Amino acid sequence: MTHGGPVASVAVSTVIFTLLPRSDALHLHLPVVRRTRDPFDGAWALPGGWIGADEDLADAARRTLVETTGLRPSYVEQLYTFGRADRSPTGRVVSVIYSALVRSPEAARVAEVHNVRWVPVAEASGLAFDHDEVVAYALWRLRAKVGYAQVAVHLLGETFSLGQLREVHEAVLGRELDPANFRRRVVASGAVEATDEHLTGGRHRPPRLYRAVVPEGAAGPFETTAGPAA
Amino acid sequence: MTHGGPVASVAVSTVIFTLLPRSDALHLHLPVVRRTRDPFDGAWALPGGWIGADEDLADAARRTLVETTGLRPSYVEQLYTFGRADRSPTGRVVSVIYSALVRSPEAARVAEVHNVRWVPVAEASGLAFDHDEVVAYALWRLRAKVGYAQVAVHLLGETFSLGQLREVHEAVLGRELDPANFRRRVVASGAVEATDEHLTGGRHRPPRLYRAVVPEGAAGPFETTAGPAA
DNA sequence: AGACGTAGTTGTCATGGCGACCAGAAGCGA
DNA sequence: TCGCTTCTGGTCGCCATGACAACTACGTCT
Repeated sequence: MTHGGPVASVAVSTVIFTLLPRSDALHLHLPVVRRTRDPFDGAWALPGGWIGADEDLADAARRTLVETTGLRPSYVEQLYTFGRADRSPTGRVVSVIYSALVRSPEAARVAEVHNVRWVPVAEASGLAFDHDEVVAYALWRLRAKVGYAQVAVHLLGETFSLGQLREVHEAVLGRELDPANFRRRVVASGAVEATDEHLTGGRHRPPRLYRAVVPEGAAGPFETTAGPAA
Repeated sequence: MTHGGPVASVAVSTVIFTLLPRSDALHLHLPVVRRTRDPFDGAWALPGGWIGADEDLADAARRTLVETTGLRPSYVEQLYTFGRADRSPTGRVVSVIYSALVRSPEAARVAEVHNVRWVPVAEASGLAFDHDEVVAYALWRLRAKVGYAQVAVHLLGETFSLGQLREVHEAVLGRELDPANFRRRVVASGAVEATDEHLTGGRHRPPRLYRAVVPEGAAGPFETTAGPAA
């Protein structure tokens, strides 16, 4: 009946999305890490690691992210927990998967780190463990969430034009959006507020800059949003 | 860096919803179990237990559910994983929470079990650990999900009238729905298909019986739906 | 048997969100 | 100055949804 006692190792892994320019437009990318030991030695996998003895799960996700890739995400959210008994040949492992977003400038830092590679989401396959499925699920959920929650702002800076925000949505959804309709939808939702600033230096009419509105009483009580990198 | 090794006990707990008549209409209830040891000895808590060494997480949820309440759910879905380091005074515990639905006839079996009590969701408070929050989150998610997925059918039998299905939705959402509009929405969604049968024996016009349509390519790849109780 | 009450079912209409598309505004570069 | 591009606001039509009226079909009551 009652089992009790430590029976499993608990690990966290994170699917991190960011936007990187590719050919003409921005595309969603995620970092993968080359494994340096069994199982799946040499294969690419999601960054992650074991939880510390006195460490919260989300903290462990952030820490392992920094250790393996150097990235500090602007948004972290729990995705799913995997616990199939046969997941790993080296003993019982329960993996808590997190989903995260990083801003593009932060993403550039990874270039210096060895054994880490950015891959476009469309080409992310052949990963270790069941990470292919995990990525597919995280992507599905991000696309769904972008429709009703303002998660996209975590891929941008403090202020942004609605054109930039639209670019982000287009990259996440993988299709183009009508600028006029997008503007109406976003403004009406109250998720952004206009500033008095305009973005100058562009080649055409300078767009007004907007700022994200704090969500207030959000949906799920357990979403964790990290502050910007210190 | 690498910690490794078993550092945590992994438990599962389940929020189970069912419909029970209360005063005039159906109301959402959930079972709580009286704890018989520390921590929180004597307090009411969600049913759960430790995972087995070779047991999948969802299987552990079903097993502990049977052991503590005798219930076999018709629908099981992973909800969230809690892992705050200070959750339990007796050592590091990571709790994977599941959400489940049971049909009303099955729910009646619990009456025979000691130390288990049905409480209306509106009165579920003062539970052990952080279970109050867990229940609130599960309820929020069930209400959200009933809007876009046909989870409500898992609270009914093989066939049902649209009036019965509407009652379920009303009980979950806590408000009345227009019968005509509800019918159109559900039929148009393709989530149910009409049978040739009609429900006789009622006091009024016999309603047509419907059957739930299998969801086919569902949303999340990791939703687990249990078969009906054997 | 016939009237009546109630839930099931169909129909109508107004509203609002959203996509397609048009048009003016505003800056830069040639 | 002209032309190009993007920003920004406007119009139109479609469709989903909610409010509500009306009809149907059965059990029940007299």
